[in-house]
Amino acid sequence: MKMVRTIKGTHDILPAQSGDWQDLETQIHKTANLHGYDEIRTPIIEDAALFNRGVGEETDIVSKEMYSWIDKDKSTISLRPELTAPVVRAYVQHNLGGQSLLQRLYYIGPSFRRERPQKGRQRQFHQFGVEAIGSDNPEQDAEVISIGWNILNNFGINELELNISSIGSDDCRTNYKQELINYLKPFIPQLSEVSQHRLKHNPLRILDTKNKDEIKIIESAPKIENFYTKEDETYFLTVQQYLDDLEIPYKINPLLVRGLDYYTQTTFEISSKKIGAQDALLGGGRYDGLIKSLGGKDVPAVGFAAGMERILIATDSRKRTDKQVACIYIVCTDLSALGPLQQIAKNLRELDIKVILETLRRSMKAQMREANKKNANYAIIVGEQEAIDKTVQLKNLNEGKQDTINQGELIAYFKSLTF
RNA sequence: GUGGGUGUAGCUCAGCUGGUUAGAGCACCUGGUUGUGGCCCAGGAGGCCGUGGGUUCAAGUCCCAUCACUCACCCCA
Repeated sequence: MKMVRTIKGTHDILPAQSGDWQDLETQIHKTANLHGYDEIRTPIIEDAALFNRGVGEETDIVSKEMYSWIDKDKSTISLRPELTAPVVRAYVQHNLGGQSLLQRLYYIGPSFRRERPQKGRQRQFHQFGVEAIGSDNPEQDAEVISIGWNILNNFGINELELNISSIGSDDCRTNYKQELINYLKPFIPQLSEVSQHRLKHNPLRILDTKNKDEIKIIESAPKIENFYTKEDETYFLTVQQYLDDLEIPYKINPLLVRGLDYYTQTTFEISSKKIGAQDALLGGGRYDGLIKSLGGKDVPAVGFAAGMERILIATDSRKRTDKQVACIYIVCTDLSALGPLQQIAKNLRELDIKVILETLRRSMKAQMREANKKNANYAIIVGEQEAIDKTVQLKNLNEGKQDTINQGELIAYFKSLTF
């Protein structure tokens, strides 16, 4: 019989790793809450139209990476490739804007994209992110950026680099796009096939090219900052001012172009040099037009998404602060004592003490080895004699000392004890 | 979609120019005398050497195919 295994690009998170995940999740919940953000959870499957309209048909994500299928009722369903569109959908659907002018939301969960897997890239991967929906002021951008920065920083990732840019207002971008196209037209024969296609559909993306010849051409292309309106410029400078106030270091990178259609004004990305080619840990920006385009009111918003697998890769060498929980292993070689020991185990657990009770009926030596392997602080040992006497041998496994205690006195003993 | 690398025990790997019953470390199990862990010692279990075909007296080792994993490109978290 052939073994069934995880499908390409998906991974099990095994017990040896799940503690790291829990730590990261704890850090996310904590930092987001400290900034006044509340969690939102949305379905993993959505109407495909949400992403076609929200993320954009021309993006790689939707045009070639999205898992979609036609359901039994002929509707087209997609596994979500990202969470901003779903969160906005929920905001619009439940009219969250009606409850308060500003919604500060965060999320954690899996996303799906059908790509060739490599280091830091999977077909099922986990993202967390925040979305601040309602404010069009630069302090909101700075707040969102700082949450991302703080989570990564608090989690102990070194060599973080924050790049920021602004792609300006709609007017600015329209003018700039036209100028860029005019500039690039004479170079069309020298452009790659992909870039030629982009020239028609999404010329800004050409700025992000990795092709050496194209990089040279781009170097003397018109710069977007020359097309900012007065307001765009002030806005971007104010975001920078607040980042300075928050003591968050950043680099201005005008070539930072994000591959999703919905961004406006501020865009940003945090990366780490430590993790291979896929070095973006977190990316986001302002998306003032998205809510309206998904059927809501004309509400401004800003947010980011971060890749949890990549963060964990970047923290590989991190020292986990092992919060050793109190643990007792119950060693029993006399079945007649098992009933009373069940009772004792239950009572100890009610004191928030981790209790593991042998269920393999192994030899005493094997059970003691197991207790050691589980890092138990104490072993409660009951053999033939103790079963008769209604006592236990209580062994402190750190010190190696052992005492006889009446079964009836055990709970009181542990109540008075601090681990 | 395109290109490179790698497939030997649960894990990390060794196996020279093809030559007997395929090895190590870690992990696992059992012991080291009366019912007690860690350290140490002894023993044990565990591999159709990714799969299929070919060359050969002989293939883990050479050739071909195939699959899987992995890294990178594109793009993204």
